[in-house]
Amino acid sequence: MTGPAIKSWQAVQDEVRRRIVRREWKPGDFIPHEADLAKQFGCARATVNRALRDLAEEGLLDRRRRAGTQVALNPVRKARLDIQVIREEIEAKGAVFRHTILSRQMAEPPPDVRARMGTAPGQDILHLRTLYTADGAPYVYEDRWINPDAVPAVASETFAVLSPNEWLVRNVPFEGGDFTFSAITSTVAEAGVLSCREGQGLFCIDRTTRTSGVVITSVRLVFHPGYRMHTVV
Amino acid sequence: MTGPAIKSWQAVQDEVRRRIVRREWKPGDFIPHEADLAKQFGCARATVNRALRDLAEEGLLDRRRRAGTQVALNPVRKARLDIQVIREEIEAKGAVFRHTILSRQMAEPPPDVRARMGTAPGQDILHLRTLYTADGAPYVYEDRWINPDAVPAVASETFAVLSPNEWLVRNVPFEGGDFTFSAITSTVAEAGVLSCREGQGLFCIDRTTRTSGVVITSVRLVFHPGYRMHTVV
DNA sequence: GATCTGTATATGTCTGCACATATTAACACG
DNA sequence: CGTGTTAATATGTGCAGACATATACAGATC
Repeated sequence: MTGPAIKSWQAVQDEVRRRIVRREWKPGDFIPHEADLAKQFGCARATVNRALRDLAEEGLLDRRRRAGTQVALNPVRKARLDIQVIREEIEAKGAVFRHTILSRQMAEPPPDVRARMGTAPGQDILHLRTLYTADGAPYVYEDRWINPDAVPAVASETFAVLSPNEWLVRNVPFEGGDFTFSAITSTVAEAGVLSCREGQGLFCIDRTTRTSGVVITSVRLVFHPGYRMHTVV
Repeated sequence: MTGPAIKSWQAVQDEVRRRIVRREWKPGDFIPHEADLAKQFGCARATVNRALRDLAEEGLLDRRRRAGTQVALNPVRKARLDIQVIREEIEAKGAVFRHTILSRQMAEPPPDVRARMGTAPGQDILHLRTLYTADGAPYVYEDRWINPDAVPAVASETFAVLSPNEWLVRNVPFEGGDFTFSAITSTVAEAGVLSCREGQGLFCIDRTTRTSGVVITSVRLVFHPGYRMHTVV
């Protein structure tokens, strides 16, 4: 330990990050082990551990028991997307949010949705088509399928007050799911709903939500032309 | 503490998550404080802290000093995207990766890029257009601008061995940046490079990378039709 | 040489304690 | 009554020590 003691885990993290960025520790290098660093920095091993653990989670370090800690060769940047309720996203931009239920019926989902949701052929589930607007302009078109077995309460819900999106978040316990982001070429129907040209490229999120293995809902969000999803690393 | 002791932070986290999902603790409710939970679970407070801290980071809990911990009303799902080097993404699919430099020249970037990179009007910087292929099929088209002031070594680099993407990751220390995901409607040029129809919707990532405030590179990736970016929460 | 096994080692986690810090609630005071 | 001060409290962080666990490496065995 030459300089002043680096005692907080944040300070340790900053210092380690600095050494990596300055190439004092190069990609692939093994860095000193925790006990060493703790002595260098004049802090406890737990503090070093906290700092390095976070950096490993970030993808900047690779850690293996017994082997040690090395600077990642190809740091996979882990971009964090905050997926919030659509209403909040729109209102955060200072626009007026509104949602309109375009259709609501029981139907058999198409094969791809059936596969994702694991429903039987011929089984009808709830199908909702909703348009969300910002200051009256179409913002996103939602095509959603809901498993009524997992959410019996949907049967008597009109989604007049809360949008399907927000109603589900509030009323259904959910644990996880998966997201797929893609671009689609708009069909006539989508162009009509979002009032844009047919054949326009549109940003699209497919999302399936589960709780303890049971699929609750599967939804496709098709955004208005020019929509951008942004994140800072 | 009624049942068996819950001593690992994972177990504590699972149990808390279970209580939230089962609505034993409802959105907005304050949950018992750390010391209480530690006594209930028969473990140390630090263990409970670790578990709850992670859940808060995930967006499932809101924590404030003195006030306590409450279940989040609108849990913002934090999807984590792993952005890896394109070569690895392609090879992970079992395909053969190849990259081709389409063009390489010094030029003045268009206004939007100039704004992102903060270069002066009239100032020329390095412009690279690269095609990445998987098993010979166009995978992604990269339109990249590099700031030679921040990366002097690019002047003598042909990118024959390592692609611009990978070369930069390996050779330039970088700290952060921002990502924008969107859908574009392909122009004739893009359609030609990616050998798809004009007017097709294409998935697009704009990415700007910085180190200590200085912009290193700004890049647009335009993916082949049908490309999907996937993540599990 | 190939394979199995044991051991040393670095990270992973837990504990009990202490103090720091933010924030609320109660209280005193003009 | 409003305002500023103070105390109480829940989370945030740090420390030293201990044990758990994965695993690279060496040495034993076939």
